[in-house]
Amino acid sequence: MPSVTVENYLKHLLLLAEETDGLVPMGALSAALAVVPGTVTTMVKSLAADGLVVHRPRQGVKLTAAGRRLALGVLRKHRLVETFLVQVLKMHWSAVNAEAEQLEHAISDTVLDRLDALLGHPSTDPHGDPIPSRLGKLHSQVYATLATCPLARPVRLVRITEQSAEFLQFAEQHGLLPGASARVTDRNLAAGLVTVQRPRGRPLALSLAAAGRILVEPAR
Amino acid sequence: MPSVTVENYLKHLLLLAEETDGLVPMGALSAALAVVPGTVTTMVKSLAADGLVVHRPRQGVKLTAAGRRLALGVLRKHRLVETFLVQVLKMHWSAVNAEAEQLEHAISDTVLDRLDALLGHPSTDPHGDPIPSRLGKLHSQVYATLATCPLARPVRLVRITEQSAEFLQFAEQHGLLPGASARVTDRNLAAGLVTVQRPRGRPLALSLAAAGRILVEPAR
DNA sequence: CCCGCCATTTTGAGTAGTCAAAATAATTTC
DNA sequence: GAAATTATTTTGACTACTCAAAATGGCGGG
Ligand SMILES: [Mn+2]
Ligand SMILES: [Mn+2]
Ligand SMILES: [Mn+2]
Ligand SMILES: [Mn+2]
Repeated sequence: MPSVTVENYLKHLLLLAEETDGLVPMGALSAALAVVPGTVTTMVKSLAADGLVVHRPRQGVKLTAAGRRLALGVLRKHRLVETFLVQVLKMHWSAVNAEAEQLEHAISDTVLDRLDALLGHPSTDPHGDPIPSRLGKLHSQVYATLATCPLARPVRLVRITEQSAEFLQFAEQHGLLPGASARVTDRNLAAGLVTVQRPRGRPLALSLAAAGRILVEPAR
Repeated sequence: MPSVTVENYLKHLLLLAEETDGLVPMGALSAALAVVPGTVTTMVKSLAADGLVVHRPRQGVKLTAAGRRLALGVLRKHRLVETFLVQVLKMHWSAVNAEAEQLEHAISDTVLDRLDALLGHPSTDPHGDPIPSRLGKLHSQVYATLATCPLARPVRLVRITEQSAEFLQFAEQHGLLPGASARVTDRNLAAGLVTVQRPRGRPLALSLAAAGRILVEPAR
């Protein structure tokens, strides 16, 4: 059975692959795992020896089919646990990522199935992140973000791709939750600033970086 | 924060202390943890250096106050998780020990408190094992067992102190659950056999060892 | 074409936990 | 009161991970 360390390497690799498509640079993985680059090189070589990743020296890493399968399993656990923590235990959505980071390695497949059933087989977690199916299918659509969507048009928030508790608390404070509707009234590339209008709310200023973490679809 | 290994050493030490009172022999710990005796000696010395246990060479180990505090925390997690798995996820009581063995190390105190509240602050787990309080109080009464209780008198089962899935399945099969009532009709020390009568059931033969794992109190 | 910068890899070393097998104590047994 | 048996400890070695710091390689600018 893969160790906690291996599971974390694979899961982060899967997450990074979503935004990096192609090879994930060693530095990115090193940053995501909060480990020095030399450690990543060593570990990646050993993962490659186990057939879980492909390593192109000086270029990057990517998951093999086997590695991806494992990673999807861990991600499924992570997101179902988050959903459970919010829906059943009524925890705040800004706290559950940290908890799930541990629990994802301790939950058996049997427990996971029960949890899944209890929650009614949800397709997304509290942040709008898609939950991989039991068979390892990941429904990850490409969405616009508050940084890229058309101006003035009403949009519905579908997903917040940013785990930090501070950001999530800030977002909730201003009603920026999955399902909420909004409208980008102004976007100033030079200043790196986006202005968002919420129904019955003051205009809200966001950095371009922050806006890029909020995925949206056209409303209605 | 203590590692998973340390938590397991301490928890098992606490459990063994209940039956061994005084010093727990190294061999007992070694058997409980499924680790070679030399490993236990090494680890115990390092636990002793951290002030979590007292080691009397060639005699045994026992928890210090600090070690006991930690162990009680782990045990509380274990038993609350078991209760959750049975009551909320409807798992079988014979399967939950193994699951809790992992989860006890991954659950934070915040999640534990929520779980505790959700379950209505239970005082015992599905096996009748007492759940340590948040402050580390363990309500562990001394009970008679089917191997020691008076003959012919009706008793109520309060606790099954045996984790093995096979035993628990067998017990349930014959209605030997916490809360059930029964009567010991015969006890043959020579043959090491106990005969138990359940209301509306055939007489059931148990080994003395098995009977000793079933704790009872006088009915009514 | 060469220089320097930056990412990556190597090297050397350390921690935590484990086992196998030999050495040592403590208890029984005779 | 030895000798034999059994429990415990020591020793030496190994795996999995990690870091610090030095070496290396690939570019991009000149
Ligand atoms: Mn994790
Ligand atoms: Mn999430
Ligand atoms: Mn455990
Ligand atoms: Mn129990």
